[in-house]
Amino acid sequence: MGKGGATKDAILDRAVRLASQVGLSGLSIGRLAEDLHMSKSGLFAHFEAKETLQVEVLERAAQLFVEAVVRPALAQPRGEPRLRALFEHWLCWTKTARLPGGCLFVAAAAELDDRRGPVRDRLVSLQREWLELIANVARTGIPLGHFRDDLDAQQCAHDLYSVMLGYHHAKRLLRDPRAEDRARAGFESLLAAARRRRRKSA
Amino acid sequence: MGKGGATKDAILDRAVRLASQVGLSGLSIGRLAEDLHMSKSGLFAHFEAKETLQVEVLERAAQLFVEAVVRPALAQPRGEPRLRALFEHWLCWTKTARLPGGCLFVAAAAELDDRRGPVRDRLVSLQREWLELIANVARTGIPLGHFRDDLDAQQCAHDLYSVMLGYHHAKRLLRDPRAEDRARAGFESLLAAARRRRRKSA
DNA sequence: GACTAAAACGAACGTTCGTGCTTTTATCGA
DNA sequence: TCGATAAAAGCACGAACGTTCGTTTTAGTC
Repeated sequence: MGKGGATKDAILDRAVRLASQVGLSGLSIGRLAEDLHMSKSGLFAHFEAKETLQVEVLERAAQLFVEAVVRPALAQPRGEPRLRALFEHWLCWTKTARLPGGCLFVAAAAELDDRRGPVRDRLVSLQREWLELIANVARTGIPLGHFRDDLDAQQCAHDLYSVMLGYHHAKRLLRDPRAEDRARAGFESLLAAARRRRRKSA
Repeated sequence: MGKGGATKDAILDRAVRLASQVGLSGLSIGRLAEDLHMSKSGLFAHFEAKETLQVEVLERAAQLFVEAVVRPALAQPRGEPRLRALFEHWLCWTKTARLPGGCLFVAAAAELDDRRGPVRDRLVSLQREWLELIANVARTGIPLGHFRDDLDAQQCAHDLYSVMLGYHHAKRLLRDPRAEDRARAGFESLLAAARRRRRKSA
């Protein structure tokens, strides 16, 4: 990697952190350049447009997420332990990845949810992949006897995501010191429901 | 209400809808004035600063929310029916209030979660009030025998909020046609857990 | 119809935004 | 060491931002 690549790397690194605080559209090239002691034009030359920068920021964030959450979880035994590891690492991934503004994806989801274009498209596909991964981990727990036979793995993934969204809201907006406990309680309820055989069907 | 009041009313009406799409900081006075066929300055004169406009938008949104969700729920019998009504009206409140960009509070929560100032402060207090109201409705169900004695009403409110955040994410970002079903399933699990006596304590 | 106060306007302020051009500086193989 | 090439800077652009100003239109009262 030449000097240009290294600079671009540094730019994206800073950009991810900045975007976690101010969002993808709040992310401004001028501010970013200032933070890095660069000129706007010198920084801009690494991207053909701001939209490209935004997409690459998402890409980089996904990379960090895989490293901080997915990889260590895959090192755990399949089924419940792996799902639990996913949850635990997910809980502290903004700490691991040093994102001062909380989860970038949550911020991006809120601001892109009714825009259109490549940035939104990329975010959606990333989120779908992530939900599918969770569902797969859950599904794997069924033949292992960790979870009941008729578990709806996609619903399970969705519910886990909901727990995390609630955690993020309580922690970052409300500054609730019990946020983590609340999330853990939610996760345990989820697990309990996933284990319990023959629940009432609607 | 004089003419000025009526105009301000129209401004806020439009502002709430616009903010639901572009967020509170994406809300621009120029754009808003254009939409209303007004001059920027004429519109601006109704507020002493943009921040004031933002706070008043929150205030108006809260008003709409009470009308669309809280009031009709309070018309239902206490306990579970009322909690259920809360949930059902919450599910479709963006439709009721004609917010084209989804829940304004969700958008605002994401963009204000690490800013500071009066806008954030107001949002936080509104959210706390809302969570407290949910918790109260849940708590009322205990002596009525709808819910178990040791139900943690605050956790219950938090969990319900999580379900709604998950719904919003699935519906608006992922455009998941099963979003509503997922939310309902989550809510029913919540109710089931709230009813069940003597769950394992951690 | 004249006087007043409220309401809306049009123009401009200084910034910041994203994005192009042109020029300078740094890097590296021959 | 030199020349080719890549990277960063400098400068400027048009547009949009929130905000302020002085003026004009409108509404209401005598």
